[in-house]
Amino acid sequence: MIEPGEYIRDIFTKSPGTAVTARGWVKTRRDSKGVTFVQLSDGSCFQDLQIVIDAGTIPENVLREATTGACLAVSGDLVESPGAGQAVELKAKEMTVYGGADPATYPLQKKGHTMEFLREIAHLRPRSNTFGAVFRVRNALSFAVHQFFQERGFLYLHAPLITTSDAEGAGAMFGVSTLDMMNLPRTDAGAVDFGKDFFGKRAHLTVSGQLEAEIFALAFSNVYTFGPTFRAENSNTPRHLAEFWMIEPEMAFCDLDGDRKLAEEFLKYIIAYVLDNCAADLEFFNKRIDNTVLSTLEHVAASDFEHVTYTEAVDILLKAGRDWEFPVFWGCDLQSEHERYLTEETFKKPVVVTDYPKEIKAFYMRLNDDGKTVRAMDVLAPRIGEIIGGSQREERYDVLLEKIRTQGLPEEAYWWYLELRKYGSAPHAGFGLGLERMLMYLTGMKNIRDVIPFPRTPGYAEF
RNA sequence: UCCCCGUUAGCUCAGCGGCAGAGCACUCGGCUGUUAACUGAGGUGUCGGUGGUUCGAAUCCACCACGGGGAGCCA
Repeated sequence: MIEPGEYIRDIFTKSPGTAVTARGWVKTRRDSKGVTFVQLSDGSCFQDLQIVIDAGTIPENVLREATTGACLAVSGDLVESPGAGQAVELKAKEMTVYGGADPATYPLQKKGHTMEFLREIAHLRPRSNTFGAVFRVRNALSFAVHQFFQERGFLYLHAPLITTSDAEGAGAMFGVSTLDMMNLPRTDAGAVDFGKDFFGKRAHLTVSGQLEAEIFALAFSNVYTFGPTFRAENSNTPRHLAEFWMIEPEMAFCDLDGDRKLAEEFLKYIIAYVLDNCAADLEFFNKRIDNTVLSTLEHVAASDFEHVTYTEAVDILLKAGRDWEFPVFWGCDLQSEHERYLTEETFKKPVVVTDYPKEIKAFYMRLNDDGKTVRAMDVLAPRIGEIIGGSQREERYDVLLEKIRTQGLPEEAYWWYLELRKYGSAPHAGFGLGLERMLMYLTGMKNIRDVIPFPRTPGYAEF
């Protein structure tokens, strides 16, 4: 095992003259007559360690195996590098090859590959520059999420992944069953008898931890969930996954203004964290993936988000003098083209839109005094559209019950959700952030399948 | 799910009715403290699949599969 202080990122901080051992995988190799250069990476940082092997130092049969893709341990002295690309390099004295890699068949080349090709070799793509950077940023982002909420005293809640609650309604759900599909038990009426299933009733993978988070917010005040979420929607876009990670804070004693301010503070915090801790990776994204990433992130971290109500947003869109593919009117749902116009053209930064018509938002969102709008918010970001969706929740028992009834929802399924309003109810609010959407924003990566280790999409669940 | 576009060497692509091509990778060699090194030579194919049109199909048509972009649904 590589111990703390021994990663390649640590080796770069040591003084020339220090004896070190580096372990990792060969990115590339260049041969000269008297000297061989090997670029070695252990994934700990963007920069590879340059290994310099003077002819004759390492036995021929060992050195021959140290080709692109091979796994090595190299011991020697850290020295100042006369070359331009790095301050220090490792002058090899000893080398062990753990595993070779036949150059004729190893698929990762020195030159660039398409993201589509790399996706087909998901077992090797983490060794590439791009995916090394993606997954280091993903790691840093996840840490920043916990640090942000923990610093503020939020309780980390593990919402269940399997649910028998029929109440979430955030999208199509994957069924969870151990029934023999070739021989399904039937009720007298001929329907599948889920009473004979593992849980004694129909079970699904969760589409959101929000309702469970509300339960905990009404006991621990400030809580958050951070875990995988599943949607069985047949969505084939660069922004959707069937399995993705979501962060859902829920705060008691909080209204929509508090919710919106927390969302802004949260986004700025995690952006600043990644800017501070993944500088080399972000520079790479800025250079090779999207040359607007750094300036956008720095801008967003430093500036105040715009805030408009839905009604104001509709006014802006009506005055835009555009031929919208989807007509704009008060009561319409904002389409991609509208969201993009607001965030990319009108304001050129993240925009929070609040107070949507109740008809186009979920039943649990708190009704405003006008009786027409609800305390909902969407945070829209340039390039990727909606990144956060949230709301103040309806905490009034009678109003919530009425909403459930008028929307024709199964009242019995919500018995515990209603009881939260019956016993010690409190104003509360929360929001949801898709981790992968945020990563796309941070890295400039164009396809959500390339910011999660092993993407699951309709028709695809390899690796 | 809908609308467009694509699928040819390991990779990226050209060829668009008449001999299957290039660059890179790879192998062997030259040169060189190199940085996606440079350089000479060499091998590389079920032209996504199945049917059809045609004297002849990588090329035209149909269907299917897969990939990309856009839309819807959403995070």
